Amino acid sequence: MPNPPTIKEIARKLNLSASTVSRALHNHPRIGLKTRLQVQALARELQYEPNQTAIFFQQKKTFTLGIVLPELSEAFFSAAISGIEDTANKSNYMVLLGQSHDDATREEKIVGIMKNHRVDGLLVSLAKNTVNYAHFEMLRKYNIPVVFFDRIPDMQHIHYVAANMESGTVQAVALLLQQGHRVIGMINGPEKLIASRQRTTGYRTAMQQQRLKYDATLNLPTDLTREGTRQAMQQLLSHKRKVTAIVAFNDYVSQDAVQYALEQGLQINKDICFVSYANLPLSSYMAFPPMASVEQYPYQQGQQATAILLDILSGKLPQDDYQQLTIDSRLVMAPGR
Amino acid sequence: MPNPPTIKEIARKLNLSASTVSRALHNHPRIGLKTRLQVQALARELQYEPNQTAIFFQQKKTFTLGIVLPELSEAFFSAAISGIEDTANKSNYMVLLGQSHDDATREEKIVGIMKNHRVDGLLVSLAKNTVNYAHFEMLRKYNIPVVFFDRIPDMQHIHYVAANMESGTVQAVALLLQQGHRVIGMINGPEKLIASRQRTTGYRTAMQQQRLKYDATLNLPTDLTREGTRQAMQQLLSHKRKVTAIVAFNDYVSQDAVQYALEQGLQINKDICFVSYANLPLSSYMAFPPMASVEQYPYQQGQQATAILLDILSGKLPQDDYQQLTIDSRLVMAPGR
DNA sequence: TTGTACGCGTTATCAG
DNA sequence: CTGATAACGCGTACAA
Repeated sequence: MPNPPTIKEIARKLNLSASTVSRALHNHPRIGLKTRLQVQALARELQYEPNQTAIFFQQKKTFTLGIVLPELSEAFFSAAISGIEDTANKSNYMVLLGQSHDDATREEKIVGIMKNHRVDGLLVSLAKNTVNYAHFEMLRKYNIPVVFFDRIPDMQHIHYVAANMESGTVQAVALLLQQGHRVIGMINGPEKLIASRQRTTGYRTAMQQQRLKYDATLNLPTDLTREGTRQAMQQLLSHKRKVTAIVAFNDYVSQDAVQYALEQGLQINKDICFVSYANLPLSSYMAFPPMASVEQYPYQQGQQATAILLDILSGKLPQDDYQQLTIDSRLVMAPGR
Repeated sequence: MPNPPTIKEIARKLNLSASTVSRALHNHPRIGLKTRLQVQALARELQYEPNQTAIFFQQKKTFTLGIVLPELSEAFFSAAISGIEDTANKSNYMVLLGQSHDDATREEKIVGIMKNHRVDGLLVSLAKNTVNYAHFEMLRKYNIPVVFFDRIPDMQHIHYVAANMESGTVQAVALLLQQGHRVIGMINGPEKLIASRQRTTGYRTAMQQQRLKYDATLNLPTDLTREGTRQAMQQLLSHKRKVTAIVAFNDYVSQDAVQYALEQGLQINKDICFVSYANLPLSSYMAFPPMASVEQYPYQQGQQATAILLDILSGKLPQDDYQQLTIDSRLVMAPGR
């Protein structure tokens, strides 16, 4: 009998019924003190552990959350998952992982498998090229709640947590203005992304706050490829007004932009300054870290998204009371070198 | 009936027995063609999906692997987990995640929970301060196989995959010698770590291959803290022989060492060269990337460890045929800037 | 070719 | 206070 002991086994050895044992182990009030102690003693002796798979099955609940995200090797997501895990663990939930590697097909498959594994809920950050949301709609039928975070779909009735890029952008541009920059370029993302539009809004707002005119030709949408960045840089550097500072869409874009500037013989932080949005750990090992960076609080996003999901699962929050939570991004200065 | 359809339901609607339906769905050979098609048609129509939790329970198998590792925000581990996931997914296994955050207590708890969740097997990379292995020994009783990777325990009868630091170290030192360096410092780790001893052996070997004398005073063990690194640097820079190159234990150590050198007014790659072992993505955004880096193949380690575990689970490999696999590390040149 | 019966481990309901 | 029984969904040995 290398098989783990069961409740039945204990019952048999004690000439009790399985139900009594079960109750005794749960400290059910109306169980005789001595039977209870007896049972618990034997349980300890046999090193009894309840068979979770049986419980999951019986309770139709697995205490497992499915996490679907693009890439753990992106620092943003590995931070986010820690927030998720920590929050989930506190409520005795475990975490089932699936990386989409930014592939919509793979994402779809993962969601399907997780549904079959009967995860209690899902936390999702979309793959870049996900355009079809059928696999998420489908989950409603199975009563599996989903909370999206960071990369959220363009849908109405969903729960989500995401960073609001506007606040950080306002602060970023304001900082540059305060430092005397007047012609500020922005390498932005695709216009269909909310995050791009928020950056634009932030940019305008900061300018207006200083009663300065917003110049749309300085705010360039790109496809976020390296080539796109280089073209944008070329355009900005040959702008009729002399651009002295640049807000880059993210750290990867920033790196490419910096490199282009260097190739053009510009001196970073002298001829031209960069501000970016944090993806990479903004630490001492970056060659030319942006002078400041807009923090998006991945750990907190993970935490909050999980908290919402857990509230739904515990019934504290009705499924259809859609939580749409926005975390204000914030400008953080680079530590001096 | 928002409840998902079951095999019984299909049976009832078709006036069949549940077992027939079950068999039909599995394409059991001796089921009438037309019943089979009938069943499969209705199953599709009802969007039947087998209840995995029931299957898990019944088969005593969850098709889930538990992953216990210190920190996903370390690039090494996020790469490793991709190897794990990809390999696991190919065999229809899912991945249950637990980060120990380098805390032995937490590691222990995670292992316990995963055992209760009846994971089929475990992939583990130890927390730094794990000294007690009882929670792993315990798993034998439950017949849950464990494969360790990278940070492996000092135990006899275990499966593991780990990088061998010797090969890469030989190559690193050989490179430096070839470039004319004669006095090479090594900032090593605690002597009780296998990985430190392998570095020492590699260093000696490379020297001997060139018929050069190995000078132990150039190979300094440290505790891998920043302060430890700085002390080692101080010692090396004031060595009676002039140190012109340094092999650092890892990228974090390397960063600290470089910083110290800069503070001393040295020029990197001119007065002094660095070679390191890859933790950080060796890309263009490092300020002073080592000129070369010893690659430890995290993705492959994850792959191989998972492959071994799956072989054990499928019975291809006997539990007690202990696989102890070593992946040779290899020197990789830094891309030109 | 199909049906019956059973078991997996646990909890809940109902009875005593 | 405790026991018997059913139920969760599925697969499978045994019957027919």
